[in-house]
Amino acid sequence: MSALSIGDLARRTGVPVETIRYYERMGLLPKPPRTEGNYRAYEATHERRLAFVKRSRDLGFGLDAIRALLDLANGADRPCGEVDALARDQLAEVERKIADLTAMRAELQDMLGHCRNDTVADCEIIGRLRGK
Amino acid sequence: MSALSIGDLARRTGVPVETIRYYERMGLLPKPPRTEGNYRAYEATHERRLAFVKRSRDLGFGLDAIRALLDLANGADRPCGEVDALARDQLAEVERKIADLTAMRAELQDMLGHCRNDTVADCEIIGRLRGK
DNA sequence: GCTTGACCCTGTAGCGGCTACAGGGTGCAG
DNA sequence: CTGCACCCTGTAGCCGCTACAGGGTCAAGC
Repeated sequence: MSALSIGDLARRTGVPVETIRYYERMGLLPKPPRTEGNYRAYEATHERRLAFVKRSRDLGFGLDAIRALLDLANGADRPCGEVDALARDQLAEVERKIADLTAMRAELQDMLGHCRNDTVADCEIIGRLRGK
Repeated sequence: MSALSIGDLARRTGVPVETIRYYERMGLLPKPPRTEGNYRAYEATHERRLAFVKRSRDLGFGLDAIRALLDLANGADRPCGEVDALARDQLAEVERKIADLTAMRAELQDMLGHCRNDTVADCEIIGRLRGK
């Protein structure tokens, strides 16, 4: 029915216009038909696909992984082991990052906890950055 | 005493050669004197400064913040309020990232927990990516 | 019918923080 | 004196956008 302009699609999905065009260039979204005036004219299928991409991005999947997920999502009767593997990889990656950041947080909190609001010369934070 | 080559410095600090040169270009490390053969010749001061940069990077500080920290670290009698503020900003940033990643982890774990190793058509993971 | 202003188009360059060449020079051991 | 490890500069690529510049389109209001 209703053809959506790229701006409409951006408003509906929360994905910026520039990013939508970027996803198209990267092959995540099909090239949509154009109006007479050469405007992109999207349909509901495009909106669903973009929403899929957005949700995947929100979970931290990279664009390569998303391309793979999109391909897998279109082969309905194949087993979902590959999907599972991609999700598991992504979970592992997220957990690794959380571990790194948690260590950073602990160190930063500890530094700040020891700060006596002194001069730089006896600053605990600077002292630790200089070499524990 | 001993002048270090860039490779020596890399081995001692764990910072790759290319990254050391990059830090120099970015103004985080002073341009070291050169040997006759135009090799960089580092001293202990350079090693300390690079170690400072590395520890800051390990805590997630950006290069701009590190430049500021290095400047502050050289003004020994000034109060360390600015240092404190930079560390607090960095802590806030780290906490924001942890929160984002923790939400991602929960969603990924939940998806994976519901996976029945079925076909893609009834795959919970794909289903949720399609739109909860 | 004409202007204004919001929207759209393409193409290119920039961000951060590296990393990876290419194409050369240096220095030391065998 | 030859080989090899190391060093040099300069440039391009990575990811996922984001921000232009320089133009075209379209609908509303006068």
